[in-house]
Amino acid sequence: MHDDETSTGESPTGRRPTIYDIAERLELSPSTVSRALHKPGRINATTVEKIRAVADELGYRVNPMARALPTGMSGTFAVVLPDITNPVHFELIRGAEQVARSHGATLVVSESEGSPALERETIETLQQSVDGLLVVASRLDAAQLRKLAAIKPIVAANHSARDLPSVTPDLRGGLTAALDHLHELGHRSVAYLGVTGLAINRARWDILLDLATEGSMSVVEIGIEEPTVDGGSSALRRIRASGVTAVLAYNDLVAHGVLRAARAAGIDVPTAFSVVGFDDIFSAELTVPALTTLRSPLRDIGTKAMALLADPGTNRSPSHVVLPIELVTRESTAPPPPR
Amino acid sequence: MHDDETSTGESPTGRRPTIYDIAERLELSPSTVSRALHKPGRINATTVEKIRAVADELGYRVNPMARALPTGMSGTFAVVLPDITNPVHFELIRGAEQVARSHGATLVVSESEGSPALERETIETLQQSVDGLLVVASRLDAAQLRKLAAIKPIVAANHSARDLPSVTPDLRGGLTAALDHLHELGHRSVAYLGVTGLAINRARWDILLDLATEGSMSVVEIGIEEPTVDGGSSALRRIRASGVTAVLAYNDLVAHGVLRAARAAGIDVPTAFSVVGFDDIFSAELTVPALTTLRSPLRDIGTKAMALLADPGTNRSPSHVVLPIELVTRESTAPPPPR
DNA sequence: CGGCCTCTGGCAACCGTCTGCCATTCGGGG
DNA sequence: CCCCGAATGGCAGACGGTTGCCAGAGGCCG
Repeated sequence: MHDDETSTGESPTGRRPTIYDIAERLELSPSTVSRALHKPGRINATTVEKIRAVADELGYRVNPMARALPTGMSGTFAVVLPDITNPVHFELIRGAEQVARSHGATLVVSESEGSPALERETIETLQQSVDGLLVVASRLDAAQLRKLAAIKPIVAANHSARDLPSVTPDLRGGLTAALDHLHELGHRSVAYLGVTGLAINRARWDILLDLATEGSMSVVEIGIEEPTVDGGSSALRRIRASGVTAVLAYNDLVAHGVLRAARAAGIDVPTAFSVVGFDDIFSAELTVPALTTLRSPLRDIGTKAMALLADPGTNRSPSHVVLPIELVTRESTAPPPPR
Repeated sequence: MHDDETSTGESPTGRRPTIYDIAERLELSPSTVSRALHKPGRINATTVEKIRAVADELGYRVNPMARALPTGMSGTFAVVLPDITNPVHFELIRGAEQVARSHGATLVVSESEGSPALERETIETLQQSVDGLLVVASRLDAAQLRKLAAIKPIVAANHSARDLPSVTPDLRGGLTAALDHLHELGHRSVAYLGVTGLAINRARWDILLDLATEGSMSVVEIGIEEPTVDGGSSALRRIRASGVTAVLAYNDLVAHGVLRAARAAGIDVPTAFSVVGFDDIFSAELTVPALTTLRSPLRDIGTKAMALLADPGTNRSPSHVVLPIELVTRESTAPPPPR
């Protein structure tokens, strides 16, 4: 059994080396080591060189906890979202993670399970150990978020909050594109499948109401309980009863549900009615028919939001970044049946 | 503008209260406050009561960083995985997150992008601020992991590692069920769509080789680059050329890719050949045909693995938990074409 | 009534790093 | 040759909690 030491040799003990170990070895003071490692220019170049060498040899890593105490900076950011497994959030998290990493920071992910109380509790706890929070699709109202943001910076992602910096998709633009697309195909009445009681949902519905009164498209809302596949399936009867020729779903999961229920009932989409999804999750192109959907720039939302959080932010006033939504036309939309 | 203070009133300043603030208010020493909050029984009950009250009033939260310094316990666990956006990992993360939360701990999620070097770097950095690591589908070899585990506990999830506690699905059982299912349908030759150069992949292939020599099923491997939809699509030509009547995909994404490519080429599945996926991600039942797949107990893997990490672990020897895999039969498998 | 144990609470050191301020050295300009 | 400033390094206190040890107050027992 030979000595399989790696390049960054580590101490035999389980204890990680500290700046004291380095200082002792070089007969320097810990403060010098600290500065050598993090204050470029402050310490003589050759000394820095030696310190670096020993640090490498010992496999030294700064202890983020110990550093966080005096500086108040932990090098950690948190993402708080209602549902981790929602595919919508995948890309957002990944975008955020990559930006965080590029800033040398780590990412904490926490789920609030859609409960406002738990969300608040989570945020308050996390604030102690984090430099900033990314709050996705918050269930908290603007006033509460604003108060929480007094402690540590908060950026709202995928939902707008008046006094907070936010990164949101251009709902109005997206919905306009969807409605235009349907109108061109010949549709004149659309049902919106919304999740009752969600703030984001209200925003969308308001925009749709706006657009409907402006244009020549009639719009009705069909409320569902949960933004899930099953939620979508449950709406089929009401869709058929409403007499609309097209459906705009709260998200792709819901649209999937509609597709599934229709298929089970022997109803052909898009012959009988058209379906437009929302988000363009990866499975949208895999269904039959492939889903026409509004592609939310989720990855970019994560990226921009984290950038807002991690960068000092030159301007003081909360910035509201709005990212474009793109209509992806696939097979689930077609002209309405003749009547 | 009225004073909209919440129940847990917070200090007007942005600074969070400390045990010193509580102590001062009650003319006690900080140590008493510390003990009152975390050492049940140590401090007089009525005193504890008063301290609790003030703590609530001030909205006190313990600072995990400060606590971590003397104790070495941060109340944080990390999950390190190659690809955050892989849907396979999300249920696992969620399971882990829930267990962590139930232990009052937070979860850090970090992506290694499939690079062994980056994975190692990530683990070493994280070890400074974490009580333990959950390493998912590691690209590191057993020896390296063992060494890293000397610093902070590591549990291997979804892949086995000799000297480390691990939680893995029962590959052999699952693959046997899949092969039996295909055999019953009449298939005698199967292609395995594996990702070349992945340790987990080797394990599966070895088992398949075993099973093939035992039974009356011939097996060939078709290598793909990436475990993605596109990776699966790219294999269609080779599948056709190989003459097999059934395909076992590395995961559901790959299976989706095969389905998509077949559909694009006008080839009907399962008439022309059968497809079996792996993992049962949520979209597996949404495709046409709906995917027959081996359901990995991902949620449970996350749960058990985190439990192993968070609980003291009564027994010293590394425990290896093996969870059953279930075959979910849908529409993508059928008898082979007559010949 | 004295000794001892239990119950409570305080003191102070420590965890690892950062940083304001001071001390020393050295070089250059006047 | 003196003065001053730049360069470099050290001292010590601070960050917020934890904990070993000690001390005073009672209560109990013999």
